[in-house]
Amino acid sequence: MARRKGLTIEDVARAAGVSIAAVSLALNDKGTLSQETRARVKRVAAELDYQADALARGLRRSPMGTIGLVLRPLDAIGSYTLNGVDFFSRLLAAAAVAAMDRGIGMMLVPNLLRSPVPAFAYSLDGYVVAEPEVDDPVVRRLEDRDIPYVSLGRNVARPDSPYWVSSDDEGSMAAVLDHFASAGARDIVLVGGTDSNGWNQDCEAAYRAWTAGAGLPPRVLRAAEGAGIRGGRAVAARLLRDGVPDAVLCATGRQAVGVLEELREAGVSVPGRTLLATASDSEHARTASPAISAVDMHPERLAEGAVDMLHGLIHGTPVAERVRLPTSFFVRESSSRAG
Amino acid sequence: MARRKGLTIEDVARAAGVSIAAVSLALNDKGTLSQETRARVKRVAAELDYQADALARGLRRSPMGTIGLVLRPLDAIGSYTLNGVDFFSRLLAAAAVAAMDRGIGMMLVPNLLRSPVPAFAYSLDGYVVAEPEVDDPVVRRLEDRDIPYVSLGRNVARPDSPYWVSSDDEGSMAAVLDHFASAGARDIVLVGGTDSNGWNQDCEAAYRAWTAGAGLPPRVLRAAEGAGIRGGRAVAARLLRDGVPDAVLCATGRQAVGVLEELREAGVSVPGRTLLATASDSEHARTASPAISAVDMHPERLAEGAVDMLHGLIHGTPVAERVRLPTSFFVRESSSRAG
DNA sequence: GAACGATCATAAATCGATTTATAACAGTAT
DNA sequence: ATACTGTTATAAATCGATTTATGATCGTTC
Repeated sequence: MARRKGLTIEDVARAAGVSIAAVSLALNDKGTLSQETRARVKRVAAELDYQADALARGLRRSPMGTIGLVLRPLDAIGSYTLNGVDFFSRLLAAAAVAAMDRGIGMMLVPNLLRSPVPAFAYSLDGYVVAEPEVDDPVVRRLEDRDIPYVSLGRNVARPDSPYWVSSDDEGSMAAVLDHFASAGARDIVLVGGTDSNGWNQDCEAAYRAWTAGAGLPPRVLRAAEGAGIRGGRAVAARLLRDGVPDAVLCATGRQAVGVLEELREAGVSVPGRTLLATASDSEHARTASPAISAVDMHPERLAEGAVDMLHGLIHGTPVAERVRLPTSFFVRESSSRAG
Repeated sequence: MARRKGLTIEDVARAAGVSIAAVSLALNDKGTLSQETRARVKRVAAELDYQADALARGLRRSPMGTIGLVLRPLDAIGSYTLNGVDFFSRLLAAAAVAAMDRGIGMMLVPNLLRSPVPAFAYSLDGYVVAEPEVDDPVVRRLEDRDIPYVSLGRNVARPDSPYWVSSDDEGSMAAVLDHFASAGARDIVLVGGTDSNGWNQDCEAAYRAWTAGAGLPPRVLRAAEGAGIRGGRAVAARLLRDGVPDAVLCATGRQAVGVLEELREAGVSVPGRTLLATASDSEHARTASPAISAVDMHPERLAEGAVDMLHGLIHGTPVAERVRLPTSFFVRESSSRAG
């Protein structure tokens, strides 16, 4: 690596005719310098366009002005190529933007347990951990290193921690299920994921509560997150054997697409015989034919909420706790009896 | 900030019964240590799960394993809230993922000239600069600091620099214009942006070349990128006065939506009287009614190409130069005469 | 004029690594 | 015993900042 030019504190000190200590104290408004010296140093520094080296500065444990983002579900899948998976790419972009708007940087960091970890990982000011799992080792690692973090999605790794921002999964599920019910569906299947995160847990709990309340029998099937469309097809194949339901609510858009394909190939009409929807909107869902009804969790708002909370935690200012943000349910052709 | 626990090189040295120098040399496979010592130190370090502090290390000018991303068009607009603007959020997410897949971090960095710049900005290993402008001061700043960078979109700030990755704008324009022509359009308007970047330049040049080749008169209007839908409406208002064209090709999806709205309100049928398309696909374009035909520039591929090129530049390995990547044109209702 | 307080600036230690120059040692030749 | 090689480990300088302890200067006061 070529060495960078980099103006150092020494250059400023020389130009201002003071010691490097004076420069540091002046620029950070500390110590007991005279107003005059302080002003002069600041002026000189500004003229030279001096900027303190972030690394040397961080070495003394000043905040780095940068946070990390860990996407646990993608760590689990082992692939970060997000083709057609809207939620995480929207979340990622939104988090970067939210961080930037607050004057801090944001880095996507892969599985903190895989080695080698990216060099920076443990020098960041804090983390947003998306959908941690029960006993999540990444959460443990962050706690070991005393790195502040907030969870995006309920923090099932630390049920007592109040520092999380989540979509209102109960509301989402109720919206979809009410919609199904009002179209006359009685046998409604939930297709969930297998990761032990808050989203899966809360969606299933909400589903069970709703079915119990409606006096309908719950039927839950699961497909691994990583299986994608294939997972949806496998689940649908089982449904074809066990009994075709009136409606299917899939956790992910890709599962929904798989279910759609498998059912249609077997001659089951969607939405004619079976209604279909997904709890997380995606390009897949929107461009499927028929387009699949979906819940938009508004990852942009979630990202902003999480970044705000983390920012507060890092700076020791009071923050909102256990935040649940509303979602939107978009009815599309796959669940419209009229269509 | 509470001080972090952090195992230091000293802890490892003590545990292995050697000096800190020996530890450093062993772990970096440098110097003249015996195989035995080297192995022992490595074993101890692994046992303790030691990881060298990225900052202390960077202080000595080792690569940081992190690159930056600057989105110049958004710097220009002054807002990073990317509502409905697909291209940059997809680019952002894809770049983060591409970087991560190569074991490096990626940070979104705002305008390097605005102060204060994020602390890290000048410590990063390199930059991807999206759509630099003519005489772009950010490019100059990076060069001043000897920070390697590649341009995403032709580097009009440094016409001789071969280090850029761009969409094939000539191909995109030809695809759309041929499509318009085959539907019988003769009076085809181009609506471009006002930023002086490679995309605007190349799109307009391709348009002019194509119209010249086809023996048709060029008609170019412009709307500022920041004006969004409103800018599109303003342009369309002018078209209504000056003469309604057979087809309109807008640079951005938002401009296209604005044109669509204004024309329809004036009673001009789209696609009946006037065909419409945009050179950059977006959610806006897909969900408009009628859906607007659009070019997908595949920001994911562009991001990967740029990250690869930058990675090569940083490590001094040979890289491809002046890369043009193909695009896809999706015909939708807004330009389908049959529909 | 000596002693004392205020006020202001600086020297020097420190953060945790990398890297160079040097030292310690064993083995061989003289 | 001395000198000379290699081989291997370490001491110490360095990166660019922050921060504490110290010191210098000046004006008051007795």
